[in-house]
Amino acid sequence: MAKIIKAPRGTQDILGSEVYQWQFLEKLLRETAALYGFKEMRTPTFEEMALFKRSVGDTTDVVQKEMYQVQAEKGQDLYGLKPEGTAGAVRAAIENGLLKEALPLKICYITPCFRHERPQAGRLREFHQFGVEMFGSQSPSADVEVISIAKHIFDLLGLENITLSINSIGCPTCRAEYHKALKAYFEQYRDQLCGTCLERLEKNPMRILDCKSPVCSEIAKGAPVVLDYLCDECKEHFEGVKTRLKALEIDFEIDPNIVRGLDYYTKTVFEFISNDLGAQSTVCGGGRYDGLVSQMGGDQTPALGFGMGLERLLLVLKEQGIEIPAPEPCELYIGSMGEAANIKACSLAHKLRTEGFFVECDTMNRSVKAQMKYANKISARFSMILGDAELESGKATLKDMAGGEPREVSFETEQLAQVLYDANLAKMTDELAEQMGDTALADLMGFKG
RNA sequence: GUGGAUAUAGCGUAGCUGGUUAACGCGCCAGAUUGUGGCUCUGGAGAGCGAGAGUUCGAAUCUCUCUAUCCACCCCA
Repeated sequence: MAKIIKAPRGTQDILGSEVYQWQFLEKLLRETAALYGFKEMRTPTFEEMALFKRSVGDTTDVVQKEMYQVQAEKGQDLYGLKPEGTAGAVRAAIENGLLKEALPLKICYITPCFRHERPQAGRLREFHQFGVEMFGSQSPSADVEVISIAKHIFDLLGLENITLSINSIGCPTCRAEYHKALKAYFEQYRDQLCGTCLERLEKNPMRILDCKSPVCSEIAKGAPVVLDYLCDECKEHFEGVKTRLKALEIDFEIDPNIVRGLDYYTKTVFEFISNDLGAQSTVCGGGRYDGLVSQMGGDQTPALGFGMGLERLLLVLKEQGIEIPAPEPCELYIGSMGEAANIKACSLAHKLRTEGFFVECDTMNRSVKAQMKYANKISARFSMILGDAELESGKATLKDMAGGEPREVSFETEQLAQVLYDANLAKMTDELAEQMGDTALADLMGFKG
């Protein structure tokens, strides 16, 4: 036996037993975004490294130590597998002239992302992000529109205990002031800070606020707060965001310690956090990046967006016991005995499938008993066995696997199709009744009649 | 990159202080009167115990190395 090759570390096979959850989620995501006018965009899985260096940031951990780099041919520029979705989206928007059209431009995407990190609960090397990006508006109403999409999605899924934290990290001018103040503050504790924080002190003092080490976080408590250093414009913008969030009745808390690790963020930054997730508790994170488009070579265009981790979302759903409806099982299993009957069964199945029914027939050459067992295992709604007798009479016994009365049917396609159709109708009515309650359904029927 | 835990059939587990053909549940296959599932019963296939080395008369059980997985740091969705 040849050695079995395993999936790369930190990657996952999404199998039949769970793909339907992904499909359900992806559909809900796209449809919800569409309600807000966000159109899906698909961009390449890999881009030039330079793109990520310029957008995400040359000094960020993500670019510096977590990227998968690929070299197609010797001497060519390096490519990188996308570690997040914004960079590619911004590039595509500029390259295709989308920002010259009527603004705002609203786009969304579902994409795999790659980061070479140590895998952990809620953290994979290949993971999937749903993201939205909105270009052209500097109004706080854009911030709130984007935030409300995420909130809307959580509500639709029935998730609880997802808290929204927001902060403003200001524009480049007020942030410069803040950096100065922060640096001055932390300088006093130079000898107590951890090694990484000492580096941060030079490169990006804001990151010290995020440090989990007990000493640093204790020191950070007394540090100056960004919000006190915002310029008038940024302050006003932040106020605008807050009042609008309140108007939409979206609960939030202000967390001055939210510092996104991607360089492009400005002004509003936010996170949706779930405590059902373990250490990686952010389900959705995003913010404004007013400088990014011009930095990437486009016209100065304010913009913002968020990324949402799909596997984390699925984890929270699971943790909260929220079940995604499983797909409908097979409607009819057509068993057969003997060559002639098998051929008939196959052609019958084929015809019914072209009519849109989910039908299965025997392809394993098994005994009738085994075929019935199989029909039961796949939760087929009806089953029917074809043999010489049936071929001769043109009739077969249609068995209701759930225990209803078996009945004799001609296996002409139309008749079978009619039976399956009726069964579906009956089932839908039942489900509707269950959903609405008997009285409501009675009312509806009464109203119709 | 750092730390801790774990690693036994397809899946989930048992295997006490080392001792004959590694056990159980689920799943899979086949039977319980001939062409019909679900419940029950019976039988069967399937791992040589993550990989490699060592200690020992003898190791899934002890030691070492490696690898992988999980969790945490870090980072972030």
